[in-house]
Amino acid sequence: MKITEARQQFISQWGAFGTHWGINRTMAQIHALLMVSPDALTQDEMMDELNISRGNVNMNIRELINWGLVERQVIPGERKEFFVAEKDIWKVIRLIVKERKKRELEPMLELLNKLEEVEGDKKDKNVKAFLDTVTGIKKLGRQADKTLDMMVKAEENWFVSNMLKLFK
Amino acid sequence: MKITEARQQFISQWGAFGTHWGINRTMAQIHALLMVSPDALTQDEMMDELNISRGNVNMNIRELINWGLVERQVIPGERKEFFVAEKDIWKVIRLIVKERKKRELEPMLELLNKLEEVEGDKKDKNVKAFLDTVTGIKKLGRQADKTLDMMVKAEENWFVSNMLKLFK
DNA sequence: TTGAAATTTCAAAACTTATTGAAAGTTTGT
DNA sequence: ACAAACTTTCAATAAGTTTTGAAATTTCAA
Repeated sequence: MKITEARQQFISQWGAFGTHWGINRTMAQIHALLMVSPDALTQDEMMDELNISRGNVNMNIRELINWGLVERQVIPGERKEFFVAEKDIWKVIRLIVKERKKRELEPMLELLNKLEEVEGDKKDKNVKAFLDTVTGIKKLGRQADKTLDMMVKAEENWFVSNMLKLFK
Repeated sequence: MKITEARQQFISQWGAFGTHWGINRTMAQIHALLMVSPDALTQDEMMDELNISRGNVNMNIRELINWGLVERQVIPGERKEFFVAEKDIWKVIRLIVKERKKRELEPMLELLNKLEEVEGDKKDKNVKAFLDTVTGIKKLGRQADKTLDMMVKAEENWFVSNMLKLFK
């Protein structure tokens, strides 16, 4: 397989992958393109390579910057802005985990705390089933929260090596 | 807060949560409803509680059964079918991980293997950047694959207790 | 300052995904 | 064998999401 075809396949598959994980296709494709590009790219280059509009590139680049996955780079003497992606895949994962934890896990845990204070007789089987479920999810959620915090703070090798020790 | 309101909030939030994880809102809501219901429910009861059509309930129930998250229950003397959800949250997570691993991680790893065999001079910086990225993701992906396999096979307490030991 | 180059915005259009509901199919009791 | 009860299917439609592209805004070298 030629490099150009391989790059295209990679970008396309990373895009599809993203859609399964709540990241929009274009955002994931831009990220993929930047990951396999040795040099920083401009918005125009991305428009060209991915066949998407200027507005689309701009909005998704901004979102990638919010997530910490892409950085703006100013090259002296150049009017245009250049962009580079974080290429260390472990850092990428940590950034994504951090962001999604904040957006999804934390609000869920807050709600579960409120819901645990539901009024009503614990002998009522509806109340009991409800509390059992909520409590179970809360326990798991808190565990996940702690675990992910550790992961986010950990250095790559520490995490990998612990995982290897535990699971080999 | 009254139990009915608490249930509603839980169902609605679990639905929203699902959409961030590639599971459709209704499927997640049906699952939530079944998790907090002490008894098995019929399709008609779900239509009522969630205000959705018969077809919608039916399709999503079928999908939940495919994932192993819900079971059909036949009650002697009853013409209708009843449904119950898996309520052990760790089993739920394991079933979801198993399914998504198969649907997403495994195809990705297959592609990466193919892409690693790209032709071209490794001195070419494009080829080099490409291979570095692909190899990095493959390593991470293989690690995740192993880890998730272990998790899927593990008994609840084994996994929880190991996690606790490692991360407390 | 000025104005050409570049970036950003956002309403409308295109596309994708989910839902409905009525018709077709299946099951079960008599 | 029939028909009532129940389940399944799927084409049409609705809802939701992403993308476009042109206009507005910003930037910066001269």
